[in-house]
Order: sequence, then C-alpha cells, then structure tokens
Amino acid sequence: MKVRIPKRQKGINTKQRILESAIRMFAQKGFYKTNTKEIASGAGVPVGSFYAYFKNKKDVLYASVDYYNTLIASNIINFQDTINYENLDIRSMLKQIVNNAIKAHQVLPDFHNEITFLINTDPKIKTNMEKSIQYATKKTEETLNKMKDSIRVKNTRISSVLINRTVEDFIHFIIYGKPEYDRNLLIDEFIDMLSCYLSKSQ
Amino acid sequence: MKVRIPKRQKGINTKQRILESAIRMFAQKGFYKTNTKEIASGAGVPVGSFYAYFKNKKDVLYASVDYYNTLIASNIINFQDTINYENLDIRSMLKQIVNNAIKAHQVLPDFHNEITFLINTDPKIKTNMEKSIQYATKKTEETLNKMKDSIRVKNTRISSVLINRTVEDFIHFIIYGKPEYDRNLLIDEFIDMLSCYLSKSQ
Amino acid sequence: MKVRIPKRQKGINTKQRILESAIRMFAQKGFYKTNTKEIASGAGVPVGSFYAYFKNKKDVLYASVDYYNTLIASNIINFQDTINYENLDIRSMLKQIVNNAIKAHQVLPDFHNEITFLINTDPKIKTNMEKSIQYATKKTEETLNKMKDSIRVKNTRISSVLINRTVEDFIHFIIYGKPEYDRNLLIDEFIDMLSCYLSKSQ
Amino acid sequence: MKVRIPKRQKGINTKQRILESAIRMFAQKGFYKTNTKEIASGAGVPVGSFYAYFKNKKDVLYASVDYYNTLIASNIINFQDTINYENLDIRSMLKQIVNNAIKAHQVLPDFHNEITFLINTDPKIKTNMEKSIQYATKKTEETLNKMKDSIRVKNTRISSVLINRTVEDFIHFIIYGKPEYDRNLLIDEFIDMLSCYLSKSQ
DNA sequence: GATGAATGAGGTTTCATTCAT
DNA sequence: CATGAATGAAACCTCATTCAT
Repeated sequence: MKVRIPKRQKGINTKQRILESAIRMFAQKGFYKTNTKEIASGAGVPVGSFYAYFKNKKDVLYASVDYYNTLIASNIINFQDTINYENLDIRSMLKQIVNNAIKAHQVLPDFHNEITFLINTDPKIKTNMEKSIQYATKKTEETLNKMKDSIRVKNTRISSVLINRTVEDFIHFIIYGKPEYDRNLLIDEFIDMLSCYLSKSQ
Repeated sequence: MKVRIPKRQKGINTKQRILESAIRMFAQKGFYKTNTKEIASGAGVPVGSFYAYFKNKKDVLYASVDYYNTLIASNIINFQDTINYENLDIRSMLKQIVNNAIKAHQVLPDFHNEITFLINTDPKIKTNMEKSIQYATKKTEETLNKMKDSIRVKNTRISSVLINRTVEDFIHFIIYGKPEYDRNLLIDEFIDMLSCYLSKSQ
Repeated sequence: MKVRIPKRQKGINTKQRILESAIRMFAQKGFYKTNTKEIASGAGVPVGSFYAYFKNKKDVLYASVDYYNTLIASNIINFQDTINYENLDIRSMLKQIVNNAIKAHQVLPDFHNEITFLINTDPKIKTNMEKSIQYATKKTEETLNKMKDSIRVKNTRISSVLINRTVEDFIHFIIYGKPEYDRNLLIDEFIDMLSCYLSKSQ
Repeated sequence: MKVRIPKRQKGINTKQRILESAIRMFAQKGFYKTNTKEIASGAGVPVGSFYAYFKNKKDVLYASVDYYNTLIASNIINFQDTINYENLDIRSMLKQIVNNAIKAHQVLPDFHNEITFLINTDPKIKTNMEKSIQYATKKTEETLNKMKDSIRVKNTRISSVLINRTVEDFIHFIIYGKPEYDRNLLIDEFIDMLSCYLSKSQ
C-alpha cells in the first residue's frame, strides 16, 4: 500500500506528530525496542495512521534522521552566524565553535546517539548522515582557508575532515559520557589540543 | 534450568564455539537481528545446547563483550609491549600507539561497532565497557606521568581521558569511515594533532 | 450511507469509470489482492466517491460480473448474427461459432478467469453466471432444433448443455493454455470432434 | 527463518497434520478466506508450529498442490491398470476411462476446484499442474498409438492433448456443475461425443 | 545429557469502511 | 457534495525459551 501524502492541514499535523513521537521513542528506548503501535499511540493516533503516512518502521527512522539532520544543520548555521571571526584569536574562536556545536546537539541528544550507531547498520542512514558531514566539512575548510596565514596546518582539506570528526566525536563524548570528570575541564583541554594543532606559534 | 559449567574439554569447546558463533553473528547482523537458533546452528549444535551453556540470549551478549574486551586488551598490551619508549620521540611513539590500536581493533571491527550501539540499551554492557576504558585510561595516565618532564600537558588525568577517547573515536572513524580520503594522510594528520598537543616545543 | 444513483452524465461517467477500473484491477491482480483505494484511484477519484456509487467491495464485483456477462453476450450475439446458417455445412458453421466465441472472450480474458475462481466463493456470482450460461444454452438448443434433421444428436437439450460447456472450456484452454501446441491445429481438431459428434454422416 | 525439516516421527506427523488441515480448509473455504491460525488449529497445533514447517501461507498451498497431484496420479494409475484394453470396444473403454477419472477426482473434489483457478494466479502452481497433465497426456498418446489402426484420428499427439483436456474439464463440470441435468445422461452424451470422434466407423 | 519439537505472546502490516470538514 | 483522514480489527509472521523423548 502506498503511503499517503497529506493534503489537508489535519493530515500534515498528524504526520508531523507521528514523526516527532518516533524521534522521541527512538531516543528514549532505541529503534529495536520501540514498536510501531507505541509510536502511533505516542502521537495519539491508531496504528493505521502510522502506516498511512510511513511505509514501515524503517521509513520513519529515515524520516527521523532527515528531520534531525536538517534541524541540527540549521541550528549550527544559526549559531555559527553569530560568531565574528575578525576579532577573535584562534583559541576563543574554537571555544565558541565547540560550545555552539554542543548547544546545537542538545536539541535531541539521545536521538543523535541512537542514530550514530545505526549508521553502520543501514546504508541509507549512512549516506544521509554523510551528506550532512560533508556539508559541515566544506564549511570548516572554507574557514580554514580564510585563516591560512595565521594557522600551521597546510592541507586544509584533510585537516577539516579531521577537525570535524574530532569535534563531532568529542561532543558526543561530552553529551553521553558519564560526568565522572569535570566537563569544563575536558572542554578546555580539548580546545587546548585543537588550538595547539592549529596555532602557528603557541 | 541450570547453566551447565563445562568440565571436560568437549564441553569447553562447545561453549567456546557457541560464543564465537554469537560474536560472528552479532558482528554481521547485530544483536536484534540474530536469533538463538542461528547462533546455535552457526556453532553446529542444536538450540537445546545453546541453553545448556548460556542462560539466555543476553547472557551470550555479555559473554561476547567480556571476551571481546579481554581480546582487545591483551592485543593492545601485546603490541604495546613491543614499543621501546626510551628511544622514541613523542611523534614516533604516538605513531606506534595509534597503529597498534588500529591493528588491535581490526580483530572484530563490526562487533566493536555493535557493542557501541548496545551500550545505550544495556547498563551491564555500559559498565563493562567503562571498566575497559578506565583500565586503558589508567595505563595512559601512567605513561604520561613517566614522561611528565618532556610533555606540555599538566593535568595528566584529564589529558589521558581526552587522549584515550580521541584515539578510540579516531580509530572507529578510520575503520568505518569510508575511504574517501587517504587513510595514511589522515593518520599522519591525527598524530600531528596529538603531537602538537603533547610536545613541549614543536 | 445510501448508494448514490447518478442522474447527470457526470455521475454516470464516474460510476462507469470506477466499474471499469475495478474490472481492470480484478483481472490483473484478482479480487482479493485489489483494494478499494486502488480501484478508486484507478478511476481517478478518491475512495469516498467509490462508496458513493457502490455499497462495498463485493458490490462492484457483482456489478463487474454483470457488466462482463452483458458484454460477452452482446459480443457473441453480434458475431453470431453475421453467420448465415443457411449456406453452411456443419463444419464451417462450427468453425465460425468457435472463432467468434474466442474473439468474444478475448475482450477481458483475465477477468473471465477471475470470475471462474470466485464462483465458488460467492453464491451470487454463481447464480449470475449460471443465468448467462442458461441463456447461451437455450440459444444453442434452439439452433440445434432448427437443424434437427441434418444432425445425429437426438436429445438436443442435453446435447446443447454438453456443447456449450465443452466450447466454453475449450476456449478457456485456448486462451490460458500455454502455446506449446499449435493453436490452429488444436482448434481444427476440436471442431473435428464436435463435427463428428453432430454430423449425421461423415 | 528457515523452515524446519522434521527429524523425529513426532515432527513428521505434525507437518502432515498441518498439510492435511490446510487442504481441508482450502477446499472448504478457499485459499483467501483461510488464515494460518485456522490451519494450525485445524491440525491441533499453535501458529508457531505452522511457521516451523511452512515458510508461509503460499508455501502450504504449493505443498498441498504437490500432495494432491501425487494422490490423483497414483489413483488414476491404479484405476487405469484395471482396464483390459484387449477385450474392449472403444465406447466401453471410454466409459471406463471417464468413470475412473471421475472416481479418482472425488478424493478431494473441492480442493481440486480451488486450485484449478489458482493455477492462473500463480506460476508455481501452473508449472506443477502442467507436469501432471503432461504425464497424463503422454499416457493417452501411448494408448492412442496402440490403437492406431482402429481409430480415425491421425495426429495422436494433438488428439491426446485435446482428449485429456476435454475429459478433465468435463469431469470438473460433472463434479461441480449443478445437478440440474441428469448426470448419467450427460456422461453418456459425452462418451458418445468422444466415441464419434475416435471411432473409424460409427 | 542431547536433541529438536512445541509454544504463544507480541510485533508488523493491511484495508474496508466511516466520517468530519 | 466531495474529499481524504481516521479507525481498528484481523491477518501475517517471528523467536526466545521450555520440555518431552
């Protein structure tokens, strides 16, 4: 049976509510422990409606990832736009970037965590996530190129790949890692690491 | 039904074969998509035997994680022992450590990924994995302390936490990230980053 | 909800379009694998409209069978009317009849098959089909009676029942049977059989 | 999940009971109106057992057709062997063949009816049924060849195809056709038709 | 003890029909 | 009216675990 493309406002709302319920559930209990009936009733609709708007459970997962990526991307862009790169030294700039990224990821922290590991299970999610990462990497590379004279790295392409991934992983660690160690100390240490790596002279 | 503790060699072999079959399956298809019958028949035994050696499906998972941690740990230790820290500069040492870690993780790359996914599902696995990480972190801290005079980091505790996690994540990236970028270039860049962070003078 | 009886041309067209869509679908995928939404969208109308013109799914099926029977009957009659019985020997006449029947059935070959399948599921369809058959049988009987002197069969009633059924089944065979054997040879042989049976002297 | 191949007698019995229940149900209510739970409970087992032995509903249908074909084939062979062709005129021989075929088909009359129409829905069933028919046709051809001198048909190949199909269809008619007309009269008329077609002189 | 058959709860998915807008 | 969203019963199928032989 084909999925329904909502035409009236009511249908659009229902679809959105189901999607949000799915994201909530996946974040809370993980993909495999969530069942479609729960997703539906979490959105206040019967199962039938779930299958009216989504082909199957995988389908909502894909939609959720899409939704999440778009959300994070727009968040990061919004935050990044507030940074005034001109007046900042590298260390301060890094601090802002990392803090912004943390903020951006805190919209749906557990969902992020859930999909990070589904990535390797499902090629569709992988492709989807890679697109987001590529976009972010390109942005970083542009920034590095602008600063080329004041930084020590030469291969800005490979460097931006490394930085992006490292920042992403670190944020993941900060958000999900147990708080045994002082968060701020860790962040400072991390920024110190990046700053050493990027700054021409210490 | 009590779980059987194998006493003769035959029983030990059977249990081990089931465990290995489980690890293989979990790595290939993930925990939730693997069923006990498959695990059993992958080991060449009937389902009944599975339940003779393991309480339930979760039980093999725990055993698998234990087994994996022990394996990786002993692998890393074996590799690490071959390093002669005395004669090495920081950069060469880091190179060795990273390469060893990559080698150590390549024993069962997909299983590692699966566990990372399951950590959030099961507190027992979380605890178990954390123990391994703590052990590794402690080792790193000891090493850093020995080198205290020749490195720039001061808080060796927080630094070792950061390094361990960063290395771990980077290896994960190297193993699962698609090889769009030159692996060796990425590794060199990563080592460069760590080296800048650790070395007193560049 | 009452079934709407269309009064203006627009409504009549819609009902007809739904009916034709249903016949098409039933023929292609069978009654049980076709759903009302498909029928509706095949006619370019929303499901709601389907239920405006037909009480339920069974209802279109009945209408389809009716429509089909009428269609075939009028087809056969049209074809039959072109035969000039006066100038023909039995063999030539049979040839014309069989060929006409084949042509008549080729309008919706798969739908015919589907109905045959459903006959056993639904008494209404059975009755409906039987009426058509009775009508055809009566026609055959009349023809046989007219030719009584030149044919060898005596009980024209039982003979027309046999002939009708045999022709019907043979056509079904010709249309659905795989073409491993030469179609024309088979038709000739079949006509030979009927002709031997009917002709007084060979 | 793979289907189970029963190794112990108990399992073999269970599978057979499920198969027989399925045949019974399909015959009574038709394929689409029978559900797997019913089939299972008709065999006195839970659904799980059904799916242990059969991949899905279609799978039992295939198995049922196989089983049925084998049954009919052995029945026909048994009956046919009792005919002493030497001492019989064509008419008596035909009478025996038709009567035997009717008897053979009465093992599971409704099931035969059900699958006849599923044939065109499912290629697997089609192939399967065609094999049986080809076998029967070959047998008929051999018989015709033996009698070549005393019969009027020349192309025994095409003739046997026609005869087999015609007999099959007629039996179907006799068994499922409503008894409005005298069965024995119809059979006699049918034999008359075949006999005219086959006999050299009437 | 070893085997593989049995169990059935629980998950996924479909769709005829109704009904609100 | 016309539309398409909502409903939920009922079908399909899976599998961890137990248990009889």
